[in-house]
Amino acid sequence: MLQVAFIRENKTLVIDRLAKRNIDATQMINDVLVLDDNRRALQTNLDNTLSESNALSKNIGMLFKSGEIEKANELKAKTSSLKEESKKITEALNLKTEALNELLYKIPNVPHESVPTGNTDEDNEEVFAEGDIPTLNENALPHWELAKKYDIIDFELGTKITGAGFPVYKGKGAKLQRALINYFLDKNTAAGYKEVQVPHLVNEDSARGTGQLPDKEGQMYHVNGNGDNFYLIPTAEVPATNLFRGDLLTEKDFPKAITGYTPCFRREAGSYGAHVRGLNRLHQFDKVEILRVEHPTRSYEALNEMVEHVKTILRELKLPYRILRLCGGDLGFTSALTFDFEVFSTAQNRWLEISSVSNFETFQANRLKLRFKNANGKSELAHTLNGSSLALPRVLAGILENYQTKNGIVIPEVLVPYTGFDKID
RNA sequence: AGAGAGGUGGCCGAGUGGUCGAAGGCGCACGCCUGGAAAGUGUGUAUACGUCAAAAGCGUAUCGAGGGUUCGAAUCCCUUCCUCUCUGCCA
Repeated sequence: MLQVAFIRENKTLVIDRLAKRNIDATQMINDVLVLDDNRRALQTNLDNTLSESNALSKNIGMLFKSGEIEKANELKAKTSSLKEESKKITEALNLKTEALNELLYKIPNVPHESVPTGNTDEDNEEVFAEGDIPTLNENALPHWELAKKYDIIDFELGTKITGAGFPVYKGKGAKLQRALINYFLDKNTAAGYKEVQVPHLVNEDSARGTGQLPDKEGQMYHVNGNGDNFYLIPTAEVPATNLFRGDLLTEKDFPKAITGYTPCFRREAGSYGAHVRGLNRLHQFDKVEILRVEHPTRSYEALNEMVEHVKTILRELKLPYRILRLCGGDLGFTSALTFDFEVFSTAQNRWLEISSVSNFETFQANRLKLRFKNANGKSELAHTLNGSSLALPRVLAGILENYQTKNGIVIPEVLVPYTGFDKID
Protein backbone atom coordinates (compact mmCIF):
# COMPACT_ATOMS: atom_id res chain seq x y z
CA MET A 1 0.00 0.00 0.00
CA LEU A 2 1.36 3.39 -0.96
CA GLN A 3 1.64 6.13 1.61
CA VAL A 4 -0.73 9.02 1.15
CA ALA A 5 1.93 11.51 2.18
CA PHE A 6 4.20 10.16 -0.54
CA ILE A 7 1.45 10.41 -3.13
CA ARG A 8 0.68 13.96 -2.12
CA GLU A 9 4.29 15.07 -2.42
CA ASN A 10 5.08 13.15 -5.60
CA LYS A 11 1.84 13.19 -7.51
CA THR A 12 3.24 13.48 -11.02
CA LEU A 13 6.03 11.02 -10.40
CA VAL A 14 3.55 8.47 -9.10
CA ILE A 15 1.30 8.86 -12.12
CA ASP A 16 4.20 8.77 -14.56
CA ARG A 17 5.76 5.70 -13.02
CA LEU A 18 2.48 3.84 -12.79
CA ALA A 19 2.14 4.43 -16.52
CA LYS A 20 4.97 1.91 -16.91
CA ARG A 21 2.39 -0.65 -15.83
CA ASN A 22 0.10 0.60 -18.58
CA ILE A 23 -2.36 2.10 -16.18
CA ASP A 24 -3.58 5.63 -16.08
CA ALA A 25 -3.74 6.34 -12.37
CA THR A 26 -4.64 10.02 -12.64
CA GLN A 27 -8.21 9.56 -11.51
CA MET A 28 -7.33 7.21 -8.66
CA ILE A 29 -4.58 9.47 -7.39
CA ASN A 30 -6.84 12.50 -7.44
CA ASP A 31 -9.51 10.56 -5.60
CA VAL A 32 -7.00 9.51 -2.97
CA LEU A 33 -6.01 13.08 -2.32
CA VAL A 34 -9.62 14.26 -2.07
CA LEU A 35 -10.58 11.42 0.24
CA ASP A 36 -7.59 12.13 2.39
CA ASP A 37 -8.46 15.83 2.62
CA ASN A 38 -11.96 14.86 3.70
CA ARG A 39 -10.62 12.39 6.18
CA ARG A 40 -8.33 14.92 7.77
CA ALA A 41 -11.02 17.54 8.03
CA LEU A 42 -13.27 15.04 9.79
CA GLN A 43 -10.44 13.99 12.07
CA THR A 44 -9.85 17.57 13.14
CA ASN A 45 -13.54 18.08 13.68
CA LEU A 46 -13.82 14.92 15.75
CA ASP A 47 -10.79 15.80 17.87
CA ASN A 48 -12.24 19.19 18.67
CA THR A 49 -15.62 17.76 19.59
CA LEU A 50 -14.09 15.13 21.84
CA SER A 51 -11.85 17.72 23.40
CA GLU A 52 -14.85 19.82 24.36
CA SER A 53 -16.67 16.81 25.68
CA ASN A 54 -13.67 15.73 27.75
CA ALA A 55 -13.38 19.18 29.30
CA LEU A 56 -17.06 19.13 30.27
CA SER A 57 -16.75 15.69 31.81
CA LYS A 58 -13.90 16.87 33.93
CA ASN A 59 -15.99 19.78 35.15
CA ILE A 60 -18.87 17.50 35.97
CA GLY A 61 -16.59 15.37 38.03
CA MET A 62 -15.38 18.35 40.03
CA LEU A 63 -18.90 19.68 40.53
CA PHE A 64 -20.06 16.33 41.89
CA LYS A 65 -17.16 16.31 44.28
CA SER A 66 -17.99 19.75 45.59
CA GLY A 67 -21.65 18.84 45.87
CA GLU A 68 -22.98 21.17 43.17
CA ILE A 69 -25.23 18.54 41.72
CA GLU A 70 -27.63 20.84 39.91
CA LYS A 71 -24.87 22.52 38.00
CA ALA A 72 -23.43 19.15 37.12
CA ASN A 73 -26.73 17.96 35.71
CA GLU A 74 -26.95 21.05 33.53
CA LEU A 75 -23.62 20.22 31.99
CA LYS A 76 -24.68 16.62 31.46
CA ALA A 77 -27.33 17.76 29.02
CA LYS A 78 -24.70 19.57 27.03
CA THR A 79 -22.43 16.57 26.74
CA SER A 80 -25.17 14.38 25.37
CA SER A 81 -25.49 16.55 22.30
CA LEU A 82 -21.73 16.53 21.85
CA LYS A 83 -21.81 12.79 22.16
CA GLU A 84 -24.32 12.45 19.37
CA GLU A 85 -22.30 14.77 17.23
CA SER A 86 -19.09 12.87 17.78
CA LYS A 87 -20.84 9.62 16.95
CA LYS A 88 -21.94 11.04 13.63
CA ILE A 89 -18.50 12.38 12.84
CA THR A 90 -16.90 9.08 13.77
CA GLU A 91 -19.18 7.25 11.39
CA ALA A 92 -18.39 9.66 8.59
CA LEU A 93 -14.70 9.41 9.37
CA ASN A 94 -14.78 5.63 9.29
CA LEU A 95 -16.54 5.66 5.95
CA LYS A 96 -13.93 7.98 4.46
CA THR A 97 -11.06 6.00 5.91
CA GLU A 98 -12.48 2.77 4.55
CA ALA A 99 -13.05 4.28 1.14
CA LEU A 100 -9.53 5.64 1.14
CA ASN A 101 -8.00 2.32 2.14
CA GLU A 102 -10.08 0.42 -0.35
CA LEU A 103 -8.75 2.69 -3.06
CA LEU A 104 -5.19 2.48 -1.81
CA TYR A 105 -5.39 -1.32 -1.84
CA LYS A 106 -6.10 -1.12 -5.56
CA ILE A 107 -3.09 0.97 -6.47
CA PRO A 108 -0.01 -1.11 -7.24
CA ASN A 109 3.48 -0.20 -6.18
CA VAL A 110 5.31 2.55 -8.02
CA PRO A 111 7.84 0.90 -10.36
CA HIS A 112 11.51 1.74 -9.99
CA GLU A 113 12.85 4.09 -12.64
CA SER A 114 14.81 1.27 -14.25
CA VAL A 115 11.69 -0.78 -14.93
CA PRO A 116 11.09 -1.00 -18.69
CA THR A 117 7.71 -0.04 -20.03
CA GLY A 118 5.88 -2.98 -21.51
CA ASN A 119 2.83 -5.16 -21.59
CA THR A 120 3.84 -8.80 -21.46
CA ASP A 121 6.75 -11.07 -20.68
CA GLU A 122 7.97 -10.37 -24.21
CA ASP A 123 8.96 -6.93 -23.00
CA ASN A 124 11.08 -8.15 -20.11
CA GLU A 125 14.68 -7.17 -20.45
CA GLU A 126 17.34 -9.84 -20.33
CA VAL A 127 20.15 -8.46 -18.20
CA PHE A 128 22.35 -11.51 -17.75
CA ALA A 129 22.79 -15.07 -19.01
CA GLU A 130 25.22 -17.76 -18.06
CA GLY A 131 25.83 -21.48 -18.46
CA ASP A 132 26.00 -23.79 -21.41
CA ILE A 133 22.90 -25.28 -22.86
CA PRO A 134 23.69 -28.98 -23.20
CA THR A 135 23.12 -30.86 -26.42
CA LEU A 136 20.97 -33.82 -25.60
CA ASN A 137 20.49 -36.93 -27.67
CA GLU A 138 17.42 -36.94 -29.88
CA ASN A 139 15.27 -39.06 -27.61
CA ALA A 140 15.70 -36.71 -24.68
CA LEU A 141 12.60 -36.67 -22.52
CA PRO A 142 10.70 -33.98 -20.63
CA HIS A 143 10.89 -34.38 -16.87
CA TRP A 144 7.43 -35.91 -16.46
CA GLU A 145 8.52 -38.77 -18.71
CA LEU A 146 11.81 -39.08 -16.86
CA ALA A 147 9.95 -39.10 -13.55
CA LYS A 148 7.95 -42.08 -14.73
CA LYS A 149 10.87 -43.87 -16.35
CA TYR A 150 12.96 -43.81 -13.18
CA ASP A 151 9.97 -43.97 -10.81
CA ILE A 152 11.01 -40.91 -8.82
CA ILE A 153 7.90 -38.74 -8.99
CA ASP A 154 4.40 -40.16 -9.12
CA PHE A 155 1.75 -37.73 -10.23
CA GLU A 156 -1.06 -40.31 -10.43
CA LEU A 157 -0.48 -41.50 -6.91
CA GLY A 158 -0.76 -37.91 -5.68
CA THR A 159 -4.03 -37.62 -7.53
CA LYS A 160 -5.37 -40.64 -5.69
CA ILE A 161 -4.42 -39.26 -2.32
CA THR A 162 -5.39 -35.66 -2.84
CA GLY A 163 -5.87 -34.46 -6.39
CA ALA A 164 -4.02 -33.06 -9.37
CA GLY A 165 -0.98 -30.98 -8.53
CA PHE A 166 0.04 -32.89 -5.40
CA PRO A 167 2.85 -35.16 -6.56
CA VAL A 168 4.43 -37.95 -4.57
CA TYR A 169 8.24 -38.03 -4.64
CA LYS A 170 9.70 -41.49 -4.35
CA GLY A 171 13.07 -43.05 -3.65
CA LYS A 172 15.90 -41.05 -5.14
CA GLY A 173 13.38 -38.40 -6.19
CA ALA A 174 12.42 -37.83 -2.57
CA LYS A 175 16.03 -37.80 -1.49
CA LEU A 176 16.96 -35.34 -4.22
CA GLN A 177 14.24 -33.02 -2.95
CA ARG A 178 15.62 -33.19 0.54
CA ALA A 179 19.15 -32.69 -0.78
CA LEU A 180 18.14 -29.55 -2.65
CA ILE A 181 16.40 -28.09 0.40
CA ASN A 182 19.44 -28.68 2.59
CA TYR A 183 21.83 -27.41 -0.04
CA PHE A 184 19.84 -24.21 -0.54
CA LEU A 185 19.52 -23.59 3.19
CA ASP A 186 23.24 -24.16 3.70
CA LYS A 187 24.10 -21.74 0.93
CA ASN A 188 21.76 -19.13 2.32
CA THR A 189 22.92 -19.40 5.91
CA ALA A 190 26.54 -19.29 4.75
CA ALA A 191 25.68 -15.99 3.05
CA GLY A 192 24.43 -14.57 6.34
CA TYR A 193 20.73 -15.38 6.23
CA LYS A 194 19.41 -16.62 9.54
CA GLU A 195 17.43 -19.80 9.23
CA VAL A 196 13.88 -19.89 10.55
CA GLN A 197 11.12 -22.44 10.61
CA VAL A 198 7.76 -20.77 10.42
CA PRO A 199 4.14 -21.89 10.62
CA HIS A 200 2.57 -23.14 7.42
CA LEU A 201 -0.83 -21.84 8.40
CA VAL A 202 -1.35 -18.15 9.07
CA ASN A 203 -4.13 -16.04 10.49
CA GLU A 204 -6.06 -13.31 8.75
CA ASP A 205 -3.86 -10.49 10.03
CA SER A 206 -0.80 -12.09 8.49
CA ALA A 207 -2.52 -12.70 5.17
CA ARG A 208 -3.54 -9.07 5.17
CA GLY A 209 -0.08 -7.90 6.16
CA THR A 210 1.57 -9.18 3.03
CA GLY A 211 -1.33 -8.29 0.78
CA GLN A 212 -2.89 -11.69 0.06
CA LEU A 213 -6.07 -10.34 1.59
CA PRO A 214 -8.42 -8.82 0.71
CA ASP A 215 -7.89 -9.27 -3.02
CA LYS A 216 -6.21 -12.61 -3.54
CA GLU A 217 -8.31 -14.66 -1.19
CA GLY A 218 -9.16 -17.21 -3.87
CA GLN A 219 -5.53 -18.10 -4.43
CA MET A 220 -5.04 -19.49 -0.94
CA TYR A 221 -6.41 -22.62 0.67
CA HIS A 222 -8.61 -21.58 3.55
CA VAL A 223 -9.05 -23.70 6.67
CA ASN A 224 -12.27 -22.57 8.27
CA GLY A 225 -13.99 -25.60 9.72
CA ASN A 226 -14.74 -26.04 13.43
CA GLY A 227 -14.35 -22.35 14.07
CA ASP A 228 -10.79 -22.19 12.78
CA ASN A 229 -9.80 -19.45 10.41
CA PHE A 230 -6.39 -20.03 8.88
CA TYR A 231 -4.82 -19.83 5.47
CA LEU A 232 -2.28 -22.27 4.06
CA ILE A 233 0.72 -20.24 3.04
CA PRO A 234 1.24 -19.68 -0.69
CA THR A 235 4.90 -18.83 0.03
CA ALA A 236 7.20 -18.49 3.03
CA GLU A 237 7.13 -14.78 2.30
CA VAL A 238 3.85 -14.55 4.19
CA PRO A 239 4.88 -15.92 7.61
CA ALA A 240 8.48 -14.74 7.27
CA THR A 241 7.58 -11.13 6.46
CA ASN A 242 4.96 -11.11 9.19
CA LEU A 243 7.65 -11.95 11.72
CA PHE A 244 8.34 -8.23 11.57
CA ARG A 245 4.75 -6.99 11.49
CA GLY A 246 4.31 -3.96 13.75
CA ASP A 247 7.99 -3.77 14.66
CA LEU A 248 9.75 -0.53 15.39
CA LEU A 249 13.43 -1.21 14.71
CA THR A 250 16.51 0.90 15.28
CA GLU A 251 19.04 1.61 12.55
CA LYS A 252 21.41 -0.81 14.24
CA ASP A 253 18.97 -3.66 13.61
CA PHE A 254 19.62 -3.57 9.86
CA PRO A 255 20.03 -5.67 7.92
CA LYS A 256 17.57 -8.34 8.88
CA ALA A 257 18.25 -11.31 6.67
CA ILE A 258 16.40 -14.58 7.07
CA THR A 259 15.89 -17.76 5.11
CA GLY A 260 13.39 -20.53 5.50
CA TYR A 261 12.14 -23.63 3.85
CA THR A 262 8.40 -24.24 3.60
CA PRO A 263 5.97 -26.09 1.45
CA CYS A 264 3.80 -23.68 -0.53
CA PHE A 265 0.13 -24.15 -1.30
CA ARG A 266 -1.55 -22.49 -4.24
CA ARG A 267 -4.99 -22.99 -5.64
CA GLU A 268 -3.91 -21.54 -9.01
CA ALA A 269 -7.12 -22.08 -10.95
CA GLY A 270 -5.14 -21.51 -14.12
CA SER A 271 -4.60 -22.85 -17.59
CA TYR A 272 -3.92 -26.42 -18.66
CA GLY A 273 -1.66 -28.05 -21.22
CA ALA A 274 2.04 -28.55 -21.63
CA HIS A 275 3.00 -25.39 -19.79
CA VAL A 276 1.53 -26.67 -16.56
CA ARG A 277 2.44 -30.32 -17.02
CA GLY A 278 4.50 -32.25 -14.55
CA LEU A 279 6.33 -30.04 -12.14
CA ASN A 280 5.71 -26.84 -14.05
CA ARG A 281 2.76 -25.86 -11.93
CA LEU A 282 1.59 -27.48 -8.71
CA HIS A 283 -0.84 -26.96 -5.87
CA GLN A 284 1.80 -27.98 -3.36
CA PHE A 285 5.50 -27.43 -3.85
CA ASP A 286 8.62 -26.74 -1.82
CA LYS A 287 10.54 -23.52 -1.75
CA VAL A 288 13.42 -21.98 0.14
CA GLU A 289 13.01 -18.27 0.53
CA ILE A 290 15.37 -15.44 1.42
CA LEU A 291 14.06 -12.25 2.92
CA ARG A 292 15.54 -8.97 4.00
CA VAL A 293 14.46 -5.90 5.90
CA GLU A 294 16.65 -2.97 4.98
CA HIS A 295 17.30 0.69 5.52
CA PRO A 296 15.75 2.57 2.57
CA THR A 297 19.09 3.96 1.45
CA ARG A 298 20.54 0.48 1.14
CA SER A 299 17.70 -1.58 -0.27
CA TYR A 300 18.82 -1.57 -3.91
CA GLU A 301 22.30 -2.58 -2.90
CA ALA A 302 20.67 -5.41 -0.97
CA LEU A 303 18.61 -6.39 -4.00
CA ASN A 304 21.79 -6.63 -5.97
CA GLU A 305 23.41 -8.80 -3.32
CA MET A 306 20.43 -11.12 -3.40
CA VAL A 307 20.65 -11.45 -7.16
CA GLU A 308 24.37 -12.19 -6.94
CA HIS A 309 23.70 -14.77 -4.28
CA VAL A 310 21.15 -16.66 -6.37
CA LYS A 311 23.61 -16.56 -9.27
CA THR A 312 26.23 -18.41 -7.24
CA ILE A 313 23.78 -21.22 -6.58
CA LEU A 314 22.83 -21.70 -10.22
CA ARG A 315 26.48 -21.48 -11.17
CA GLU A 316 27.30 -24.28 -8.75
CA LEU A 317 24.43 -26.37 -10.04
CA LYS A 318 25.78 -25.72 -13.54
CA LEU A 319 22.39 -24.93 -14.94
CA PRO A 320 21.98 -22.60 -17.94
CA TYR A 321 20.01 -19.61 -16.77
CA ARG A 322 19.17 -16.03 -17.58
CA ILE A 323 18.05 -13.04 -15.54
CA LEU A 324 15.23 -10.78 -16.62
CA ARG A 325 14.34 -7.34 -15.42
CA LEU A 326 10.57 -7.47 -15.41
CA CYS A 327 8.73 -4.84 -17.42
CA GLY A 328 5.93 -2.77 -15.93
CA GLY A 329 3.20 -4.99 -17.31
CA ASP A 330 4.74 -8.15 -15.86
CA LEU A 331 5.77 -6.67 -12.54
CA GLY A 332 3.95 -7.99 -9.48
CA PHE A 333 1.43 -5.75 -7.78
CA THR A 334 3.54 -5.13 -4.69
CA SER A 335 6.97 -4.92 -6.28
CA ALA A 336 8.99 -1.89 -7.31
CA LEU A 337 11.66 -3.87 -9.12
CA THR A 338 11.86 -7.58 -9.83
CA PHE A 339 14.51 -9.80 -11.35
CA ASP A 340 13.32 -13.19 -12.52
CA PHE A 341 15.67 -16.11 -12.88
CA GLU A 342 14.88 -18.66 -15.55
CA VAL A 343 16.50 -22.00 -16.18
CA PHE A 344 16.55 -23.34 -19.69
CA SER A 345 14.83 -26.65 -19.95
CA THR A 346 16.44 -28.29 -22.92
CA ALA A 347 13.97 -31.11 -23.26
CA GLN A 348 10.97 -28.78 -23.17
CA ASN A 349 12.88 -26.19 -25.15
CA ARG A 350 11.70 -23.36 -22.96
CA TRP A 351 12.71 -21.18 -20.05
CA LEU A 352 11.31 -22.02 -16.64
CA GLU A 353 10.99 -19.39 -13.93
CA ILE A 354 12.75 -20.60 -10.82
CA SER A 355 13.31 -17.49 -8.79
CA SER A 356 11.92 -14.04 -8.44
CA VAL A 357 13.85 -11.46 -6.45
CA SER A 358 12.07 -8.23 -5.60
CA ASN A 359 12.37 -4.98 -3.75
CA PHE A 360 9.03 -3.86 -2.34
CA GLU A 361 10.44 -0.66 -0.91
CA THR A 362 7.87 0.58 1.65
CA PHE A 363 4.86 -0.99 -0.05
CA GLN A 364 4.65 -4.01 2.25
CA ALA A 365 6.09 -2.19 5.24
CA ASN A 366 3.28 0.34 5.13
CA ARG A 367 0.66 -2.31 5.60
CA LEU A 368 2.78 -4.24 8.05
CA LYS A 369 3.61 -1.11 10.04
CA LEU A 370 7.25 -2.13 9.89
CA ARG A 371 9.25 0.93 10.85
CA PHE A 372 12.54 2.05 12.29
CA LYS A 373 13.76 5.09 14.19
CA ASN A 374 15.87 7.12 11.83
CA ALA A 375 18.83 9.34 12.71
CA ASN A 376 16.48 12.20 13.58
CA GLY A 377 14.55 10.04 16.01
CA LYS A 378 11.57 9.92 13.67
CA SER A 379 9.90 6.67 12.75
CA GLU A 380 10.13 5.78 9.11
CA LEU A 381 9.01 2.77 7.06
CA ALA A 382 11.65 0.14 6.35
CA HIS A 383 12.17 -1.53 3.00
CA THR A 384 11.41 -5.21 2.52
CA LEU A 385 12.83 -7.55 -0.10
CA ASN A 386 12.51 -11.19 -0.83
CA GLY A 387 13.40 -13.84 -3.32
CA SER A 388 13.28 -17.54 -3.92
CA SER A 389 16.52 -19.28 -3.23
CA LEU A 390 15.18 -21.43 -4.72
CA ALA A 391 11.85 -22.94 -5.78
CA LEU A 392 12.25 -26.69 -5.94
CA PRO A 393 10.04 -28.15 -8.67
CA ARG A 394 11.40 -26.29 -11.65
CA VAL A 395 14.97 -26.57 -10.47
CA LEU A 396 14.32 -30.27 -10.21
CA ALA A 397 12.79 -30.25 -13.69
CA GLY A 398 15.83 -28.38 -14.99
CA ILE A 399 18.22 -30.84 -13.41
CA LEU A 400 16.35 -33.91 -14.62
CA GLU A 401 16.08 -32.62 -18.15
CA ASN A 402 19.50 -31.05 -18.55
CA TYR A 403 21.44 -33.77 -16.80
CA GLN A 404 19.83 -36.74 -18.53
CA THR A 405 22.09 -39.17 -20.34
CA LYS A 406 21.55 -42.51 -22.01
CA ASN A 407 22.56 -44.21 -18.80
CA GLY A 408 20.50 -42.18 -16.37
CA ILE A 409 20.38 -38.81 -14.76
CA VAL A 410 23.63 -37.44 -13.42
CA ILE A 411 23.43 -35.61 -10.11
CA PRO A 412 25.15 -32.20 -10.10
CA GLU A 413 28.44 -32.56 -8.30
CA VAL A 414 27.63 -30.04 -5.61
CA LEU A 415 24.56 -32.06 -4.58
CA VAL A 416 26.24 -35.45 -4.31
CA PRO A 417 27.35 -34.93 -0.69
CA TYR A 418 23.68 -34.24 0.07
CA THR A 419 22.14 -37.10 -1.91
CA GLY A 420 24.72 -39.76 -1.25
CA PHE A 421 24.41 -40.97 -4.85
CA ASP A 422 25.63 -39.49 -8.12
CA LYS A 423 23.17 -40.95 -10.58
CA ILE A 424 19.53 -41.82 -10.96
CA ASP A 425 19.18 -44.91 -13.11
C1' A B 1 -11.37 -30.33 25.50
C1' G B 2 -13.12 -29.12 30.91
C1' A B 3 -12.27 -26.08 35.62
C1' G B 4 -9.78 -21.91 37.66
C1' A B 5 -6.41 -17.49 37.47
C1' G B 6 -4.61 -13.66 34.58
C1' G B 7 -3.19 -10.15 30.27
C1' U B 8 -1.11 -2.51 32.34
C1' G B 9 4.71 1.36 29.14
C1' G B 10 11.55 -1.84 26.92
C1' C B 11 11.00 -5.06 31.58
C1' C B 12 8.90 -5.74 36.69
C1' G B 13 4.76 -3.83 39.09
C1' A B 14 0.70 -0.41 41.57
C1' G B 15 -3.87 1.17 40.30
C1' U B 16 -11.70 -1.47 40.88
C1' G B 17 -15.62 4.73 38.08
C1' G B 18 -13.43 11.15 37.91
C1' U B 19 -7.47 16.40 36.81
C1' C B 20 -4.57 8.31 34.99
C1' G B 21 -0.93 8.21 29.46
C1' A B 22 -1.08 5.79 33.97
C1' A B 23 2.59 5.58 41.12
C1' G B 24 7.08 3.03 42.28
C1' G B 25 11.24 0.17 40.73
C1' C B 26 14.64 -1.76 36.95
C1' G B 27 16.73 -0.69 32.36
C1' C B 28 18.25 3.10 28.92
C1' A B 29 20.02 8.40 27.54
C1' C B 30 22.21 12.89 29.09
C1' G B 31 24.31 15.83 33.19
C1' C B 32 26.54 16.33 38.16
C1' C B 33 29.87 13.85 41.44
C1' U B 34 35.01 10.90 40.70
C1' G B 35 41.91 10.82 38.90
C1' G B 36 38.86 6.92 36.23
C1' A B 37 34.90 3.65 37.26
C1' A B 38 31.16 1.82 40.62
C1' A B 39 27.91 3.80 44.08
C1' G B 40 25.22 8.26 44.76
C1' U B 41 22.40 12.23 42.59
C1' G B 42 19.40 15.36 38.94
C1' U B 43 16.66 15.42 34.42
C1' G B 44 14.52 12.83 30.58
C1' U B 45 12.66 8.25 28.60
C1' A B 46 5.60 4.96 24.35
C1' U B 47 2.99 4.95 19.63
C1' A B 48 -0.37 6.71 15.96
C1' C B 49 -3.35 10.49 13.97
C1' G B 50 -4.69 15.69 13.65
C1' U B 51 -3.17 21.01 13.89
C1' C B 52 1.46 23.93 12.13
C1' A B 53 5.67 25.73 6.33
C1' A B 54 8.55 23.12 10.05
C1' A B 55 10.05 22.48 15.08
C1' A B 56 8.20 23.46 19.76
C1' G B 57 3.56 23.39 21.55
C1' C B 58 -1.47 21.93 21.62
C1' G B 59 -5.54 18.39 20.72
C1' U B 60 -7.38 13.22 20.02
C1' A B 61 -6.87 7.98 20.54
C1' U B 62 -4.38 3.78 22.68
C1' C B 63 -3.74 -0.27 29.69
C1' G B 64 -4.33 -7.92 24.60
C1' A B 65 -8.36 -7.02 20.53
C1' G B 66 -13.50 -5.65 19.35
C1' G B 67 -18.17 -3.92 21.13
C1' G B 68 -21.38 -1.93 25.22
C1' U B 69 -22.98 0.82 29.94
C1' U B 70 -21.83 5.96 31.83
C1' C B 71 -21.53 13.00 31.65
C1' G B 72 -16.80 10.26 32.54
C1' A B 73 -13.77 3.42 31.90
C1' A B 74 -7.17 0.58 32.84
C1' U B 75 -11.22 -0.03 36.51
C1' C B 76 -18.22 -2.32 35.30
C1' C B 77 -20.76 -5.69 31.28
C1' C B 78 -20.51 -8.79 26.66
C1' U B 79 -17.64 -11.19 22.75
C1' U B 80 -12.94 -12.81 21.22
C1' C B 81 -7.63 -13.94 21.22
C1' C B 82 -3.59 -15.22 24.14
C1' U B 83 -0.79 -16.88 28.72
C1' C B 84 -0.42 -19.69 33.31
C1' U B 85 -2.16 -23.80 36.90
C1' C B 86 -4.92 -28.39 37.48
C1' U B 87 -7.58 -32.41 34.85
C1' G B 88 -8.29 -34.96 30.15
C1' C B 89 -6.32 -36.23 25.29
C1' C B 90 -2.13 -36.72 22.12
C1' A B 91 3.03 -36.98 18.25
